[in-house]
Amino acid sequence: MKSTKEIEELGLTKQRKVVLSVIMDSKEHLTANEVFELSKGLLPKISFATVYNSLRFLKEEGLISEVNFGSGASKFDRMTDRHDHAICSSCGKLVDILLDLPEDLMRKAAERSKFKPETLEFTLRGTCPECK
Amino acid sequence: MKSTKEIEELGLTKQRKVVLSVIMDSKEHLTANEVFELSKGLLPKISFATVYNSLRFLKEEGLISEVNFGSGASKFDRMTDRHDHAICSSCGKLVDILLDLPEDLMRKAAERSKFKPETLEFTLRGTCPECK
DNA sequence: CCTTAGAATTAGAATTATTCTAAATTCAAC
DNA sequence: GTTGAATTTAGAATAATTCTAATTCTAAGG
Repeated sequence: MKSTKEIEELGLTKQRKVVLSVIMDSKEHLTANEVFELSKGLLPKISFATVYNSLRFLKEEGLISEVNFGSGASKFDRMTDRHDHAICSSCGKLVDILLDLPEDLMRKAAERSKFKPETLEFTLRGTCPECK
Repeated sequence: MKSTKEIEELGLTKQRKVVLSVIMDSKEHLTANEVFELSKGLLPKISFATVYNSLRFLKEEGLISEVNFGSGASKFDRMTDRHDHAICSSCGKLVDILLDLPEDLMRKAAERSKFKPETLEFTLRGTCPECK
């Protein structure tokens, strides 16, 4: 996670600040389209392409993250520390959870894939309380 | 995983059998479009919509799985036992790996999300050998 | 066998998601 | 202030996915 100081040093444009604040202020994971709609509330002249550009930029800078679990549009999420997801196989609801990363699991994953590891995340598939 | 007998009992149509065989025979994860192109080789008159319908059907029956890691089209994979993925944050390459599911992790995930758990999968993000 | 109803397939249109383009604007550095 | 690079804009283009309506297949009942 970047510090406030580091974020300031990026010299974000007005548009990128708006996109970032929309995501930071949201409790939900937002689709690009939802980010666009909410951003327009703050900056009516912002264009769709700028939202996409901003999302890509912010993602590359590590300020937000993109998740997609098959079916439908990507969703964007404020970047917090490492965290995991649960997704409802019935209604598609997506929630954040935090699990401890067991000792060694990342090392094993790196070993088996031959990848240089960055992060390891868990995805639980199941049925959410409303769908149960 | 379904047994051969269970699969036969589904009475798959010719088209669905072709789609399934394309995925089963592929070493790679395929996009819907790739499945369509390969299926046409076996059944030239098959339509795009049928491929999508078949993919949805086969997924619901648990014969194949869909993965998507943000950016681009979903990919379809033969359903094996529970397994995990590593994805290259540089080139997007996706590989299957198998990690042991630590004792308790699924129970904890269910506890924290309040979901009725079905599966828990890991995703390693890192840099693949070619990009290193 | 026939008929028939439901499911599946087809071709293509429609919709949704994402990226690209070219012109205008902004912004920082000289 | 001028210049050049980066960004934004509006809208077009492309890609991904779903829908529609007409046709075909299939399995069950007579």
